[in-house]
Amino acid sequence: MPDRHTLEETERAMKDHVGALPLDFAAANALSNLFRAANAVRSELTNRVLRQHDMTWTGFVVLWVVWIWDGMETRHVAESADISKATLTGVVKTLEARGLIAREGDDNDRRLVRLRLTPEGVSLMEKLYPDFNAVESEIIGKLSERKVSTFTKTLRDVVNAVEAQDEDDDAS
Amino acid sequence: MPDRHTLEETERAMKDHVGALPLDFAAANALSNLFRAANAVRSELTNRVLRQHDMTWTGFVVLWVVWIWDGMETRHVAESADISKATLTGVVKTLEARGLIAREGDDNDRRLVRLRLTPEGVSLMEKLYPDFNAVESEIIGKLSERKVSTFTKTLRDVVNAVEAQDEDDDAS
DNA sequence: CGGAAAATGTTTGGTTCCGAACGATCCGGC
DNA sequence: GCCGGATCGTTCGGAACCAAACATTTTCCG
Repeated sequence: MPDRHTLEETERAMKDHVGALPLDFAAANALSNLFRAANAVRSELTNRVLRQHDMTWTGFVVLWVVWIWDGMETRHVAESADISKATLTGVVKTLEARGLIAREGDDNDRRLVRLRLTPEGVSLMEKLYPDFNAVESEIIGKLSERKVSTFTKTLRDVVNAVEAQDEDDDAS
Repeated sequence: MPDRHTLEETERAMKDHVGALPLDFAAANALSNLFRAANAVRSELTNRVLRQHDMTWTGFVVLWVVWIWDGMETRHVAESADISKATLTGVVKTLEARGLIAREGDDNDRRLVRLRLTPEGVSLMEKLYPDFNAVESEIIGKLSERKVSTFTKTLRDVVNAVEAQDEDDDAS
């Protein structure tokens, strides 16, 4: 157990602090577990797979995106990796210094920068990704196929709920 | 859609790169959506609730834990907030400088440091948390009660799967 | 008692992280 | 052509993030 208190204890302690206000405890509990799960999986994969290759989580994600979509423009890489353009600039600088990735200008539109893996980057990913996916499979494999499907669908529902809300904000 | 490619396109592109190796695509997809959902919810809550109070995600989480469990020792706060002790030291320094939290030594064991909210910290949380929970409720509220329950349970399963794996590693 | 081992929070060094401001480039209408 | 607005990647400043090394304090055991 990651925390030292049961759900019931936490719920009681919360009620003591917020008083009579109506709270959606189920929502808080669901999202709390969402973050806990994401953190747990992320550190498991970092410690068991990425660390041996001196690779950070974000560095790996960026490498993976560029591996799959060779020559992708930076802003799309940032979007796919779920990080800001500013963060990507720094991460690419790190990966470039290690000889794993290369920046490449676009002649038609000179504002653009395209990213490609170097041969070293490719061979690292060919070695690294199967290990990475094996651990992913090990973690998820304890759930039934049906549960995985439902789980994935609900996660997408959550993403869609957030994005729909953002669009409402834009319109108002 | 956060990325520019469909699941099918991505799957095909992956297979082109990993070749004949057997991959657990369902696991990769499930976990990819886990991170996407966690990131989406986190930035939504940060932008819509925390930003107005100039509060970071981690700062809020630490404040919340200490609010609920007054006088908790730092290592337990770090564990509950899912951050390292080193990170907590820095975050507490920031919150302390803003007069929201206070550090307090323990006379019985002088290695320990206990954390408490200042009156300003308490009044901030009393104002902030209901707003925070309202947005949480808005996001999760689009799912049926039954779905939320299943979802939460599966998230816990994932956490347990990771922790069980860690214990196996310890034993070996 | 006394000294080795364990536990606690902090410091150090280096990366990630983001919003905002910025220069460079492209596109639109005139 | 040309200039005002949009778009692109980078820079800047400040915070978060962690592993490893560290100093301090406590505990354990002979």
